[in-house]
Amino acid sequence: MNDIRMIRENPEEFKQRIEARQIEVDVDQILALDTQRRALITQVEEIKAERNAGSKLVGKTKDPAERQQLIDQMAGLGDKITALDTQATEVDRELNDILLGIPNLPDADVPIGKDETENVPGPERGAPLREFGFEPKPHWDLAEELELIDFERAAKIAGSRTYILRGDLARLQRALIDWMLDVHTSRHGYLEVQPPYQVFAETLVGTSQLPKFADTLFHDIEEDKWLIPTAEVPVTNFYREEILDGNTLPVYHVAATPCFRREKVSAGRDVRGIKRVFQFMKVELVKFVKPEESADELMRLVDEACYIAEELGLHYRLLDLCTGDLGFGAAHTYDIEVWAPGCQEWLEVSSCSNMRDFQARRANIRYRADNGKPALLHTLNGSGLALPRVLIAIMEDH
RNA sequence: GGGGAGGUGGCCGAGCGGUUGAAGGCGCUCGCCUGCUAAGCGAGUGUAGUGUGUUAAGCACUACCGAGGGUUCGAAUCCCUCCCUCUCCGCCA
Repeated sequence: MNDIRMIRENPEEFKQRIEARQIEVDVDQILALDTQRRALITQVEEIKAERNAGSKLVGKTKDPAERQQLIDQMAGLGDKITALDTQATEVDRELNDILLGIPNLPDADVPIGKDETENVPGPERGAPLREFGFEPKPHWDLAEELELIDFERAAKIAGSRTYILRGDLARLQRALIDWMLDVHTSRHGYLEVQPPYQVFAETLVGTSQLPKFADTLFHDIEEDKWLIPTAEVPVTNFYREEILDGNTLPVYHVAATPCFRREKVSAGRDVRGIKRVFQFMKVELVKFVKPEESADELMRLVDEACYIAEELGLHYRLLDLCTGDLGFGAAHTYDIEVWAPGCQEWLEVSSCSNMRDFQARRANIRYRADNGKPALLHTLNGSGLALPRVLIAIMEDH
């Protein structure tokens, strides 16, 4: 969520920066609601002060007649308060709903662009492109021939966009997860965590999947629990409503979890293979840092994720996402894409983002700043890496 | 799933309708004292919102004693609903 004070004080700047995302924001409406909200609060608080003072006096007054007179004087105050409170709550909710639906402000150094075609790719890195003396096969053909993935039986038991990893491929995934966790814990200083895979709606609001992207999530209506689309969701929310000791920052967490995604919006896209599926494993990196350090921490996060691609001998590149393609909560994002020679495309295996205080404000995650006061911290997250796509690249390459 | 206990400030723990944002203790911060440390003495020590200040300090007010409703002039205290923790029984990987 964006800071209402920043919007109030610099509405033009806010409008200009947010609209670099190719969206329209009605700043005037926000300002009007904000003004209205504050007026109502001021008004109702005055009456509350009056009531509090009056009630105190009643408590002190011993004479029954005098007492009753005071009570009579305050008749109707309660109703006024209730009415104004209700109005204030409504306006507040309306404003809040609007703010929850507005994405984060892009950083000043994010390339301006309309959509994914204007992302800025960095140089190709890692292992050199492989020379094949033949046409490399896409992984769905390879895996079927080698009996490493069983799509048919998966479809029988669980429908489309599901898969069964078999034998060496299942083993490879397990080994990769283990190794990635080891690298991030021992080489990069992360603490390994195993979070719940099903969470409250509130938790998803904190990281900004809700309220806007409910249609991409699996939801158990009976228990009102949601399956996580990424470990970012539970892990970032660990410290919700907390004030962390500034000395404990930065906090680094790494988690390997399944990720559940409905992929409704992508219906019909990438239906073959395991590139876009309803459930997949991902090793996720999450950082909680002081605001002044988040820009540097983003670059370090990118390096940490790249290290995995590098060590695996993959051919990869970095993509600086433009304003039009930036994720909802991100202020700046670098994607890591690995080359898959079989399906002949770049596969996104990681998306490393600085969320700045966007999630921290939603989830109320703070730290005790040097001046002794609580302040919002910054959160970052990135995959390190997403398993199925890494498997694709390795399979098609080797 | 059934029964019992309980959720109060950084922590422990009182309060059970009125000047209680909350006794007392611990912790922490600052000062005094002191070979050092400990002890002792004094003062201070929640979060957020609104208003007013130069978007500072400060000041005033409002809200917050698990969450949300209700009763009342007034609720941490009474009533209802929900959530969570502990515990006993049942079931179970």
